[in-house]
Amino acid sequence: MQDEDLANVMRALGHPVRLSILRILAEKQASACCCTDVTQCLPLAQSTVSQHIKVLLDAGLVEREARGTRNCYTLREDRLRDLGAATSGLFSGLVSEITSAPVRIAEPA
Amino acid sequence: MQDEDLANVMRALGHPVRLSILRILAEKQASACCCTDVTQCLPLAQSTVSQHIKVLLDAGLVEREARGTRNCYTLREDRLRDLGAATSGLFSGLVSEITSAPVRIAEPA
DNA sequence: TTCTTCTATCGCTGTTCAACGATGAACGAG
DNA sequence: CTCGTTCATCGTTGAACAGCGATAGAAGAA
Repeated sequence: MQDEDLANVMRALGHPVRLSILRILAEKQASACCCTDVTQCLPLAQSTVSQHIKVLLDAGLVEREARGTRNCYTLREDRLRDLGAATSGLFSGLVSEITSAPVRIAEPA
Repeated sequence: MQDEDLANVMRALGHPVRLSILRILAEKQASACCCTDVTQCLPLAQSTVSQHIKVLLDAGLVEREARGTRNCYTLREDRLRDLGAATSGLFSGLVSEITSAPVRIAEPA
């Protein structure tokens, strides 16, 4: 993942409401969560929530599936894994260059 | 790490120039990197670079050490580790709630 | 058909960000 | 002391963001 993309995703995650939305989607993953469902969990207007979801969509963290009159949103598990790998790679890369030691990857709790 | 703090740090990382600065600091860690050193690696004005460094300082990702007439910046290794743990916890938390049953992960405070 | 629900998008406002040049403070060298 | 260097900060500009209400389109219900 390039720095440019990584920065984009980080920025998408750089808002507490969007982190909340991700958690809400994760919780309700079974029950096909739509925009109004998310809105009811948050003290924000529907249009605002829709905007935040769009940011997550554009960042590729969330997927939309039209289901009748409503849109169901789901987390993109593959992208979350990629992102986890990219960030841990970033951090361990930075840290390993500090200690000037050969690359340490695994870190048991 | 709270969502609020996590979002703050993410936002600090949500700019490609700031990712570059972190990498530059990691590279030159041995040779006590100051603001002009960083500026020379980037196509930006000194004031702009200083601003970006300030963002990283405020996010706690970087440390300042006055050394005569210049300021040396170093990565905060402890915070990077914390952040790595927090993000991997976030992602694995989201993913695990998708794939499996409600495994509630307590926050390590 | 008409009505209702859901939702993305538009328009707007106020705030924050990104980038720059200029400036002044701090400090070492001379 | 005076000069040069370093750097944070100020002031400004234009762009992007965050939030809201209003609205229109799509689709199911009546």
